[in-house]
Amino acid sequence: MVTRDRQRRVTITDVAQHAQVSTTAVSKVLRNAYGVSEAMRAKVQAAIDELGYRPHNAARAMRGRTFTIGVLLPHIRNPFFADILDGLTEEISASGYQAIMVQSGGRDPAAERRASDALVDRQVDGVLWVAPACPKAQLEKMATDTPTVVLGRHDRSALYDCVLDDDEVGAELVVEHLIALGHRRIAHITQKDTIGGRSAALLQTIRAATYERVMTEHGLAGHIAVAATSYTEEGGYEGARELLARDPRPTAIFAGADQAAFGALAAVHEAGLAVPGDISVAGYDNARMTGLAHVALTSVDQDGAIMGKTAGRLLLERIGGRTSAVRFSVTPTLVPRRSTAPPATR
Amino acid sequence: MVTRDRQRRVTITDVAQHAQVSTTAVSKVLRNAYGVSEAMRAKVQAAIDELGYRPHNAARAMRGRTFTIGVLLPHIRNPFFADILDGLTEEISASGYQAIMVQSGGRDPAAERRASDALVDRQVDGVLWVAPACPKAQLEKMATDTPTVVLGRHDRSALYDCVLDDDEVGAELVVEHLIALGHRRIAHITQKDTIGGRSAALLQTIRAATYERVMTEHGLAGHIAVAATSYTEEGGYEGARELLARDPRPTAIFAGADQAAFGALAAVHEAGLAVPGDISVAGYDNARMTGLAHVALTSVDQDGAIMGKTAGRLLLERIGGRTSAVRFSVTPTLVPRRSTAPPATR
DNA sequence: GTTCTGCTGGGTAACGTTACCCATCGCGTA
DNA sequence: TACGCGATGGGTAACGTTACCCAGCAGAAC
Repeated sequence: MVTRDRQRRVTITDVAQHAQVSTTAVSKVLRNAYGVSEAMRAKVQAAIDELGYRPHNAARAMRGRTFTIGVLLPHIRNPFFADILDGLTEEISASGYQAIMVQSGGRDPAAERRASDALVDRQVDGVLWVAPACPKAQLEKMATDTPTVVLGRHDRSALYDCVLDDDEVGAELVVEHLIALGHRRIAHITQKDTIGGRSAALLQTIRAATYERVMTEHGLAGHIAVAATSYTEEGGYEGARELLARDPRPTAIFAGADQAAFGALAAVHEAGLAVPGDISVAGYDNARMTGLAHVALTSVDQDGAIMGKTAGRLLLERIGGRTSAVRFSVTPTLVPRRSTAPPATR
Repeated sequence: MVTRDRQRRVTITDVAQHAQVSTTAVSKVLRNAYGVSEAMRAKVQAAIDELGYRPHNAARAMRGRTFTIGVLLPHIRNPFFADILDGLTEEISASGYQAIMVQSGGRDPAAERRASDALVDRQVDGVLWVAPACPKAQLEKMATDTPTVVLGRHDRSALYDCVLDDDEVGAELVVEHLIALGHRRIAHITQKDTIGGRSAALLQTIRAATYERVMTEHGLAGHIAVAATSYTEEGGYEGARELLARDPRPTAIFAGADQAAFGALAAVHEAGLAVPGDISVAGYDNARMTGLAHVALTSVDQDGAIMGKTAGRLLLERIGGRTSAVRFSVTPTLVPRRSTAPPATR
C-alpha cells in the first residue's frame, strides 16, 4: 500500500470547530434531522461552504446511509439501458443520491452473483436490478438486506417493487402487425434462459410465448419458428442465419430486442436479401435515438426513461420506509417504421 | 431511516472467534500480509468459508483500501465504451478488484465534476477516466488524491497514466482512404469542445485538425467543411443535415465517431440519398459487433478491449506503488466496409 | 412560584477494519 | 550460558460519522 501524501481531508469535526458548534449539530444539519434552528443551519452551512467540506462516504456507510444507489445492468451495450439510467438519474439526483453501475455479466450466473454481492458489500442504500437472470430466491435475499426494485421481470414478490412493461401486449402488437401486413411465415428470435427450465417470469419467455399464442390463434401454428440465441447483435445475427437457412424461409422476423434485430438485419443483408422487400424485421425496446438509425426499424416502444424514473421514485420511497410492494407496469406501443412491409409473394 | 431487521452480518470478529485466533490474524490473512504461517492461513480460511464471511467494504475504506476501481464514462450509449469496460474487467477481476461505473454526463462540466467527486468520496482505490472533457488541472487534482489513468486524451502529465490511440494516424487513414477513392468534397463531423478554446489535448480536436491538414496537403483546403455537433447519433444526424444542405454538397462524410456516423446515415437516408452510391460515410471506433451492423460502416479500429485491459494493468501498478507516469498508445487501423466507395461523378 | 412541556444543542459509544507496535518463542551464534 | 534475531501472533487506537440519550432553557400552565 502506498502512503500517498494526500492532505488530510476536511471532516465534520473541522466544520464543527470552524462554526463553533458540536459535531452532532453539523451531522444534524447534513442529514436534515429534527432539532436544528434556522440560525444553526445557516451557521453550519456557511462553515461547510467555506471549508469545502464533503461527507466521507465510507464513514457514513459505517453508521448511516451512503446516499448511493446501485444499478445492476446485464451489460452496457444496449442503449435501452441508457434510457433507464437517464430516467433514474434525473429522479434521484435532486435528493443527493448518486447512482453507481455494475455490470452483472448478462447470462453468467456466477458473474451476476459477484456483481450483486459487490453492491451489498459497498453498502448501497438501494438497488435497481435490471433484467435479472437469477432465481427469484436470490432477488428476495437481496431485498431483505437492501431496498430493491426489479426492472423487467414478471414474478411478484412482497419484498421488492417491480417496474416492467406489458410484454404480452408488446409482443402481440408486433405479431398482429406482421400478420395484418399479410405475413404468415413469421419467425422469432429469443434469448435462451439460464435459469433451469423456462421461467415464466422472464420477459423473453413472455415475448416468445405470446408470439406462439398469437400465431396459433391465427391458425399459423405450423409456421412457428423460433431461434433461441440471445438479445444481442451477435445473437440476432446467428438466430437470423439459422432461420434464413430453413426452407421455406420466413418472410418476417420478430426479434425480441432491437439489438438482436440489428444483428438479424446484418444476416439478412449478408444473405443478399432486401429489407423489407424480401423480408420484414421488427424489434423491441425502441431506445431513444434508435428511430434515427438509418434502418428505421419497426419496434415496440416501452419508454425506458419513464421506467427508470419510476424505479428511482420507488427506490427512494422504499429507502424512506415503505415496506409494501408496488408494481408499476407501462403499456407499450407499436412504432411501425420502414423495416416492415407486406411480403412480396402471398 | 428504516430500521431493517437485517441479521447482523458476519464480521472479522466472528471469524476470529470461530477460528480461535485474533482479529488481527484474520485481517492479515485477508490482506495477504506478512507474518502469517501456513497453518494459520488454512485455519482462518476454513473459518471464512464456513461462516461465509465477506469483508465489509465501508469499514475497509475507513482504514485501508476498498478494492474498488471507479470508471468515469461520458455516457453508456457508445458500445466502444463497453469494449473498454470489458477489457478492464478482465484484467482486474483476478486481483479481487471490482469496477463501478459512473456517468460523467458527457459534455456538462458540472455533471462531470459531480461524478468525479462521487468516486473520490466513495474512496475508490483508482480511477479510469474515459474521455474527460474537463481542464487538465482537474485531472491532476484527481490524480494527486487517487491513482488515475486517463483514456483518450493527449495531454501529458507526470501525475497520471495515459492510454490512447494515435488519433492523428487514424484520422489520416480515413481521409486518405476517401481521397484515394476519388472524393474531393469530403466533410467532417466533430464534437464541440466544452473547455474554453480548442484544446489540442482532446481527441476530437486532433481528428478534426488532422482532417484539415490532410485535406490541405492534397490541395483540397477549399473543400474543407466541418459540422461541430457531438459524437452521438443525434449529433451525427444534425451535423449531416447541416452538411447536406450546403451547395455543392459533399460526396463523403467522415464522422469522428461511429455513433455520429450512424446518425449521419439516418440523415443521408432521410434526404433520399444512397450510401455509398450518392455519398460515402466513414466513422471511428469500430466497437466489437459494429461490423455486424447491416450498414457495414467503414471505420477506424482502435481495439477498445486492449485499451481497457492496459488501463487496468496500469491502474493496478499505480495502486501498487508506481509513481512514474506511463503513456500507452495503440496504432489504429482502417477497416474499409461497404459504406465507402468511389463517388458517382468525378 | 412551581411544574411541565417542547425545543435545541451536545456528549458519547459504537460501526468493522487495519496500521502500528509489542510480546513471545525457538533457534542459531558468540 | 547468554544473547540476538527472525518469525509469528495479538492488543489497541484510530478512521469519520451517526443514533441514542441527556441537559439546559424558555415559555406556558397550574
